[in-house]
Amino acid sequence: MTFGPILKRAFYNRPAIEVARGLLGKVLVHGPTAGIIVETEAYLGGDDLASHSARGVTDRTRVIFGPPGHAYVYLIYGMYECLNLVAEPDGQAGCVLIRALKPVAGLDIMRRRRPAARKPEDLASGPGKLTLALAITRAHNGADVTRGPLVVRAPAEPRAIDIETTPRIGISKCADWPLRFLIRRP
DNA sequence: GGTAGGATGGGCT
DNA sequence: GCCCATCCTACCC
Repeated sequence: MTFGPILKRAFYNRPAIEVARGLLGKVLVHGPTAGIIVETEAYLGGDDLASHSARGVTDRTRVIFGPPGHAYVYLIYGMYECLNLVAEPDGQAGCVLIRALKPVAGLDIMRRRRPAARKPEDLASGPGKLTLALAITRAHNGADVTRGPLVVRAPAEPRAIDIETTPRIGISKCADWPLRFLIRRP
């Protein structure tokens, strides 16, 4: 399976909302597995209390304040890992949670990693599911996603995309902020 | 079709 | 000690 060029750092060096919308339709690639990004959420700096960066720089959140184009991976509910891509210039907080993929390569490998998935579209249809399907772990925290093995590429055939905007999922603070983005009728 | 409850551990008060 | 940017199973329509 062949895709377009790897997204450069300048792509990520912008407001998190722009990066979250721009990532839709791009391809997340890890080794033989890949999926089209179909759902994202923006987590902002400043007064976004839902963001892990809201309480400042800690061991966990340092990467969110660092240079753009890196992975922020954290453990949630003691069992699952979630992948974010860091946005905004170096020194400013902001990242994008990758919430769902449409699998396009390495489906057989993903099935072995996700035995609970009944259908192909369930292999990576959630933030914890996609990290399992693509074998992304906390070992990737801080990894540069502008150079492999974990990268984001342009699609082989770029297409026009219709974006739907909704509030973010599964949070209590700033629950009404419209920062979740999906490809409508993918 | 739908949802209630449990698993499970790190981060922070 | 409490709070999670979740997922799966069991059970109930």
